[in-house]
Amino acid sequence: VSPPKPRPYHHGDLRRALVDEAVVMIGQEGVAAMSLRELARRAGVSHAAPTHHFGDKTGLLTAVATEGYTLLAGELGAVWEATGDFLEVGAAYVRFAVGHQAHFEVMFRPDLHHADDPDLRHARAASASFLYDPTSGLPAPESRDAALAAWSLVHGFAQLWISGNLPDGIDRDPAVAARAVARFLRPGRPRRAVTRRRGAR
Amino acid sequence: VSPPKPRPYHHGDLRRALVDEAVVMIGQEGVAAMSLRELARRAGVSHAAPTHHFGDKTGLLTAVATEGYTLLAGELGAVWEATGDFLEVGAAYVRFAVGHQAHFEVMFRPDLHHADDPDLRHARAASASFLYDPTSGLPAPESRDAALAAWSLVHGFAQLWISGNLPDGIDRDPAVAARAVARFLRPGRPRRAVTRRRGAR
DNA sequence: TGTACATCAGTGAACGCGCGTTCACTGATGTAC
DNA sequence: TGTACATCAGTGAACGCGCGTTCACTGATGTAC
Repeated sequence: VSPPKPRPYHHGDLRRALVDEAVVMIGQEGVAAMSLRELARRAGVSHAAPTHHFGDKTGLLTAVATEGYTLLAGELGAVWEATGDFLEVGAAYVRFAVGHQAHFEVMFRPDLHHADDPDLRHARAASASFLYDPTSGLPAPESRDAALAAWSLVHGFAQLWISGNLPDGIDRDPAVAARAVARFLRPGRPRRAVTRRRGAR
Repeated sequence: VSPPKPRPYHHGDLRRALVDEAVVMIGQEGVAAMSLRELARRAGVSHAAPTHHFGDKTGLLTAVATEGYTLLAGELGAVWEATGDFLEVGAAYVRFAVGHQAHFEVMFRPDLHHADDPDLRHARAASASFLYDPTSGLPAPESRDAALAAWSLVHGFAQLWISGNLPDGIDRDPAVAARAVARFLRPGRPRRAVTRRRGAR
């Protein structure tokens, strides 16, 4: 248990390390169980060090949410680019939620954020354009209600999955299960969504 | 601030009062902010009294969840009886979630329950029959995936509403907003769901 | 009608705990000249 | 190349707090006879 490396006084990139460790902690025990002191312990620094980087606990969680929104926008954008299939974007949303439970939990808990943080606002806006912004010139549904329906469905499915409220017998792969369920969305356009050629750029 | 009534030694129905007050507290501040001690303070009893009725904090929250599932099953059942319209059942789900935020929050957090509590299991099963149980001889969708799609949609919409993540410009009445969104569900049956006559018993 | 006694409901003191934040500090780094 | 100094990163002690749970207790209620 004795430290092999006599860690230097300066960490190098403590901010990065703290965010990563927070994500691990929250993923294991939920955000309610994450404390700055335990976080500092795991990172091997004094318990006052995190405050130095984030101001307070809310600041740390704001950083987690910001990273989450950035990652989500990246994933959804990549999938849309690669497949041009709106259903695949929905599946990617669920895959993200299940694969990044800590980010996902913190992202949708605005009570845990510094609401006015510019980085957060920017990252959230980038994600929002995939979820309901009708001006984004994006995926499928032409009406905002259709977009909200799609978002609600995948969001609800992800929440029910993560919280363990879905019944037994569902596909073990969340993306597969999500596709099976999202099939029951009626596209916002008359009959079926326009689909770009696979792999099209 | 002096107590007008010199409260008798026995409360009368402290268990009932504690559950009600817990629902108020959780509705105001979220479940994370509810403590047994503050709860006892509000109910005007000693801080050890709640333990007497619920064993521990988890026991209290289990009681809240149980009540929530019972209420939900009652509401959904009543709406189905009255309207025979599956869309209305979805709207009722969202109305319940928004109108009973404390119950709703606790219900879908199994980590806060005594999982083996018989009352809880019974109440949850009663609700579940409305949500995805294909053997319940109930509402609309004939396939389980269709039922899960509907549940996911209304559940997600309610979560996004409650957590304040929906964009501006949505109808102020959650049931109205929910109907507008749930329209985009394709029924599990070929074309449209069979609808019983209004008011039919 | 009265009395003994078991059971139930609520009390209040005490336990041990981990937390977020503040603060004066020290060690390390980098920049200006 | 060397030195002074500002800035940054992390320390460790201390603050005050509220919490859940345990425990021996007391007051009230109801039941058996």
